Amino acid sequence: MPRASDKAHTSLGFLLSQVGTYAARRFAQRLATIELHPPQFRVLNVVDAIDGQSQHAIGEAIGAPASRMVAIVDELEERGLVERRPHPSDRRIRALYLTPAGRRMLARGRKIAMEHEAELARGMSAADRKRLVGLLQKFVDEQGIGSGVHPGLSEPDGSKPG
Amino acid sequence: MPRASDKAHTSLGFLLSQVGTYAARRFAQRLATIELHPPQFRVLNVVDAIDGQSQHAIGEAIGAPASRMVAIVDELEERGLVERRPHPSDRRIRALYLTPAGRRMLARGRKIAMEHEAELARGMSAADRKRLVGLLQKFVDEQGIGSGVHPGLSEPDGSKPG
DNA sequence: GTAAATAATTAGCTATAGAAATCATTCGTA
DNA sequence: TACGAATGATTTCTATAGCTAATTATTTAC
Repeated sequence: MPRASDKAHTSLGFLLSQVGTYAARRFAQRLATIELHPPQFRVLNVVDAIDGQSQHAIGEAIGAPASRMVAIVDELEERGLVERRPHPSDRRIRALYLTPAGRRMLARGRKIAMEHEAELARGMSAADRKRLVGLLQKFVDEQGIGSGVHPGLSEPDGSKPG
Repeated sequence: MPRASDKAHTSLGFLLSQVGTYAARRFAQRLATIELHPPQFRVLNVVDAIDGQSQHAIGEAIGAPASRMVAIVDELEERGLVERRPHPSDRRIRALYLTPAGRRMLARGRKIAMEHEAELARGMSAADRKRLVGLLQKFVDEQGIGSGVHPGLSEPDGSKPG
């Protein structure tokens, strides 16, 4: 019973998709232990970085449409991790703030991210890790997957050529 | 309006997820020009490699559960790209074969995969490309994302730590 | 010859995403 | 200052994609 993945894939596209999907999935699994979805974790991070921002701004930062933000923030708020407060000068805006519980949850998430990071670097020399990061960063620059774009929201499909 | 992606991410996890998702998405976009979904393309490839196989076997090869296979093959068959034939000795099995049209479609898909590959390698020296592929392959080995596992089907979410 | 396993299929459920419509509010500008 | 355009949050609707479980037919094991 042959598998597509049995071929020695020298294909960059295949490897990147395969490895990237794996990394994303592992991280989501890990985050699930504290009942956090990756988008929720991202929201906590962004709110922590600058609080008092509108949902819209945060959605832009993490690449989620405003309509998605509602449900994400709803749950975070229900769990007492963030607060929606009225914006002092613009009554349309729901400014988001971390609660103390939110800050604690974020800290736990970051610990998990570090563990994840360690797992991914497992068996890799520091030099190789650095090389890999460098190459990936160059790739990001070259392909223009930088700030303005948010390429990592959902795959249309876990596609791996070849 | 700061973006999560504005930080200089030295995080391997973030980079891998980001880049992998980008690669997968781009490839899906390209394939869409010939109205093929990545799983369909994978099926064509596997059927081409060994024809007469059961849907189940092919599903294993590409990491799709049997129930998913039905719809995938349904469409390929409706479009005249593959044929379901009775297996000579096992009447439970629907053996799959490429039609001439299927072979032509596969060729077009492979051309697209090559273009995709070229795009990803754009601006990268041959040496860097080789280095990157080598590092990713080592990663795959080390993390055990090889044959038996099929990690790249669907992300629970496009997760990117940090 | 009966029970367990296997192949294909169907049905039901969940999660995600995105588009569009709605409502309130603010901003630009004449 | 009034009016139209733009913006923020929300709701609703649609589509997709995947999984699990149940179903049916057939084969294999004992």
